[in-house]
Amino acid sequence: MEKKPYYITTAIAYTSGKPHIGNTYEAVLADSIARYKRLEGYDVYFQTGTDEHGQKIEQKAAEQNITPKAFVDGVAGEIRTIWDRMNTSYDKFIRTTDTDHERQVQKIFKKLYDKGDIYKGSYEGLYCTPCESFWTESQLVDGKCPDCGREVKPAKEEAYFFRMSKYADRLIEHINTHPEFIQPVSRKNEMMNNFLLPGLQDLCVSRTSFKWGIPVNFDDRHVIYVWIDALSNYITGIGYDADGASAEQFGKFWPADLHLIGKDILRFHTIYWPIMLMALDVPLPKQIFGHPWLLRTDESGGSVKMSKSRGNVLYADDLADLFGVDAVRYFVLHEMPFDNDGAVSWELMAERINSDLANTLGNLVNRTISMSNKYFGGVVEDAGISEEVDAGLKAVAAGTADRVAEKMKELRVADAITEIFTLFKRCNKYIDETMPWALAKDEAKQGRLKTVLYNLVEGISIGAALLEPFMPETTEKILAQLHAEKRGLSECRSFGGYVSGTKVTDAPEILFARLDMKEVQEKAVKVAEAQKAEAAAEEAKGTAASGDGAAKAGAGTAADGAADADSPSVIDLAPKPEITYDDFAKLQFQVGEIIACEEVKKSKKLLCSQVKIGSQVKQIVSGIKAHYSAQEMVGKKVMVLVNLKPATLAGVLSEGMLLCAEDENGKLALMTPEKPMPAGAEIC
RNA sequence: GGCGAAGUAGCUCAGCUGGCUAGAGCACACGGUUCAUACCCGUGGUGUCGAGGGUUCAAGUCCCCCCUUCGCUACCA
Repeated sequence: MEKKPYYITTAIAYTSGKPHIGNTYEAVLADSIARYKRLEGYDVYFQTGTDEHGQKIEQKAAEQNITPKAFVDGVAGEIRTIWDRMNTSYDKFIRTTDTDHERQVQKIFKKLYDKGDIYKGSYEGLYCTPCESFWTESQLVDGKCPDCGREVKPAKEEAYFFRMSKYADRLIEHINTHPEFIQPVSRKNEMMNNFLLPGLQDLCVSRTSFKWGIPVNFDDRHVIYVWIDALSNYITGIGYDADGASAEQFGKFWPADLHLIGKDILRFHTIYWPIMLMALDVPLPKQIFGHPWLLRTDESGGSVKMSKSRGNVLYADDLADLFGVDAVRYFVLHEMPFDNDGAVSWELMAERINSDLANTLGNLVNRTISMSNKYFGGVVEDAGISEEVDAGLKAVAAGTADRVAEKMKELRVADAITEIFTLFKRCNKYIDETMPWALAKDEAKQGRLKTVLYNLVEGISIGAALLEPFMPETTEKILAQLHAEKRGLSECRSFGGYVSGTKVTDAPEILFARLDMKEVQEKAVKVAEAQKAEAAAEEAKGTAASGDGAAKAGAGTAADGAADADSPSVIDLAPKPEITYDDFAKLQFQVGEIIACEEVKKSKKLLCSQVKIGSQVKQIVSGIKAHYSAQEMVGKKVMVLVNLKPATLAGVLSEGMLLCAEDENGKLALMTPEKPMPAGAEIC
């Protein structure tokens, strides 16, 4: 019988830096599903890879004085090394710099262009620079950017756009009729309510502001922006051809069964990607699962994102060095909730490893083998002397495979693992119920003792076999120690598959050593210090990252989280068009003194200040609540853009703008005169 | 502000269409056991099921309102 195909993908990791354990989690999770599906008899194709274009990478490479290609070769290699170390069994590691991918992306772009779904933007005067967005006349609100309310300007940068709205209704219909399409379901509402139902805007799909990307082959001033480039990997990787000459493999594996991605990029995968496919007349993937994030616990027990400057980034290889690869896999797979963010720390890991892996599992295998050796020279045979107590163990052992299958059907990997460990616990209990050491003292009970040990070895064998998708090395180690044969899922559904009379190893190896919490903590401190030092060194060296919004939004791939770690000492912005002195002279800047300030109740970010400028007082609303309290604002002398057209924000009138500097993390600092100045002094 | 999710044992969470004394894992305490990696087995919670109302013979489970947290989104003049 022909095996049924199963195609699973991860997001491709952005090659701006080394991925942390949260990013690695995605690859491991996908791997466990892929391995399980193989066990179920599917012909699995598991694809992962790297997203390697974009301005951010262009800049990073420039800082290191190497070509972008050399830069991404390095990082992609590093990522692949980590994936390999974690034993991810991918069938293909695609890179967006692969020539066949690049060629197909160009073809796809051209095809969409020829079809009229991509068009060259010609919206003169309607570009909002801060939002990096183009708008149609009808989209404007009071003639201003509907996003931010600012003036829109003539666009110097032409760009290509994707007609999203054309397919919106079809997509809404599809989502409504395929409840399994977006997982978890709570995310479906977010996509519907925030994007689809209010109406989709056309998407900008090319850039001229940087060069490191796939050129538009009929207009080489443009490079193809991340969406079409990165998302296409799912089809180019299995041989899609835009001209209809797709490889056989594509016909076999597409549509994908599962796109496994981080919850942060769900929007791109559940809206833009399906629409792209519709435009290409390609079927949609069956399911998209936006998994939660693995966060870091902080000192107070709360959860925070990882960042190098905090010294709290956890890397898979550091963790694997201390705990071992399977322990790390176990932790991320077992501890991550299905739809909530999970937390990880050195201590939490050590706790789980001690209680689950060392105590429950490791010790079970060890004590069982020891007894076999002690009582029967290592030979395990079923003497056929059963008692009633055996039924409990057998029922759990033979039923575990089905329970695991049930959980895996819903991608509840953590619960599936729990089922397997329930079996191991049952084995431990069985030892207490039967008390082999007591049987050993009774000459007449030798047969019974043999059967008891056989049952134990068989129970462990079944558990070990089922554990393979999650902890492949451990499965191998256990089976090797028991000299048990590999078995398929169906052979896990009946009790008694272990070959009677087999001799187990006489030198049981410790599977997972118990960890000393103090040592773990010391190691954690060391790693944190090394990281902080490294972060400081990089800052001193002036290793800058880009503050470019394009890279931020664009990538949205797994490695993104690592990006906010860097603290550049300089920031480069995309240059705006040159202006004349007359343009400048239109702006009136003055020193303003804040004489009163209060929070705007109905908003999260806004403060409303009364600003004294000369003899008049203006009311100005600013989005700086996260950076300044209302009290500390009072008394400050700040730089004010005075002649800005008044606007209403959150229902409050604002008659100007307080100027701030902003770093790449969005941190704000008010501009204040360096020497005392009277309120109203002109800034020119 | 809009949409959504969640608030259950010290911690992490299960509890579907309402129904017997509200559960699991971890941690902790005590008891048992000794084959084993000071391990395993057993026992132990008076938890106001966020607050307050309501429907019902019966509510953690349905309705209303409030509080808190979180996610997405808008507001960053």
